[in-house]
Amino acid sequence: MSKIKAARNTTKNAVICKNAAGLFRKKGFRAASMRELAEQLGVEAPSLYNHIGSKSELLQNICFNIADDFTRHIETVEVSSHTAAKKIEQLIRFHIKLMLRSFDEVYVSNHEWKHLEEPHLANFLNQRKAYESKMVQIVKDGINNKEFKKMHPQVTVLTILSAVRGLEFWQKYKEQINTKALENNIVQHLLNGITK
Amino acid sequence: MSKIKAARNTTKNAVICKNAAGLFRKKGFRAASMRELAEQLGVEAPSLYNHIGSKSELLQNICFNIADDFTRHIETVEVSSHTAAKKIEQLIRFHIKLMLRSFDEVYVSNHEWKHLEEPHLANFLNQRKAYESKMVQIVKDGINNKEFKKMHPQVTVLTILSAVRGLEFWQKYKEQINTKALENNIVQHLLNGITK
DNA sequence: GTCTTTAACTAATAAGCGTTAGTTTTGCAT
DNA sequence: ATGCAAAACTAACGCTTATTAGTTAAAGAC
Repeated sequence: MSKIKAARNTTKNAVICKNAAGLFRKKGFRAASMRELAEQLGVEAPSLYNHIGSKSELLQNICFNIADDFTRHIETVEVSSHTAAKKIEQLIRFHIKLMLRSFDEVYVSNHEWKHLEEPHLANFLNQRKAYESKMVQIVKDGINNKEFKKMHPQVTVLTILSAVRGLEFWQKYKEQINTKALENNIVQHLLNGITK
Repeated sequence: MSKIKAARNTTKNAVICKNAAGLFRKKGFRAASMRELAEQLGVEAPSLYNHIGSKSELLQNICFNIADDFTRHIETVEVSSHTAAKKIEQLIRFHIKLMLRSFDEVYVSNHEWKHLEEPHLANFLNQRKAYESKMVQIVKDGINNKEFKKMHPQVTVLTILSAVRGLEFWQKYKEQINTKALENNIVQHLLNGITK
């Protein structure tokens, strides 16, 4: 019937991925059907297979695109010459920025990676683990510097990541609150707390 | 063949629920099958229906048991005469305690509520919203008291909830770190920050 | 030991899933 | 206009799903 529309410099695969991210976020990967995805695009389900390999592959693309973004970012941060606090701040801000820019994709990457198939599942978890290790190292440096209080670095890192990964709520504040103010509030909170 | 074993003072329905929580956590609600659940219990799938109403009902029981626990807790906290900081501290500690005590159930309640059917979905979200509103009120009081810094109360509450709801990681630290130390680290972090 | 209830079983249903095969339509290049 | 490639279509397959019906086995009461 109709055709999948792709803007210039955008493959149709990318258009399908983008829509899949939205559907996977709303319904969850397993509950989202290819027929429903096709309907969103004004097409019959089998037509999708002219442009993609499989449903699993869509999830892989979404998860690894996001994971790679985070990996690239922390690799530039860790070699920079900022203080530990500034580094952590940059990581937090990047999480919020990416979540605001690519909400569906980041959400799916954070919540639906469980449905990746091997060996991609193992790769994804390794990539996440590497990210967390780098972040733990930054926190350890901060403690040694006396920038940070004495604390359990692993728990601290997971607390921060847990906080910024659960961002789904904040989507609705996008227009209500200035984005920069949102970011500042969270950074301030996770670095300096809320008590006076 | 064999029978579902229920200890005294435990219904078989409760045994199935407990096992369902574990399975739903590991696989996700949609990916978890009744056949697999039955197998865990050493029984054929249709036998489960002598004790439960439906798969959806299992999810409802899990989600609302947990939601009710949180609702009851915040209702005792909000009328107590503690400082705002102490109240928030108690809420955070309760989240961690419940997560450590009923990991599967809390995890499922936090991650799989999306698959509740109406009208339960709406009820669940209303209950969560009520919880968040009460917590926002506590933070607002704390700001007015000058206990807390000036900040956006809603964003602050969602940051805290996001942090404590993502607790899945910490399960593995159960034996590695003292539970009280884990709690203290997180409370300290979310109230007072990490910088010196 | 018989009766009754509880809870297991087997067999089957209807629906939905991802995906493939084979065919037709569309749209661009010549 | 003609031909070719891209991408749509319809039909169908094989599988899994939650759940129901009907029946048999087990367990407790008297």
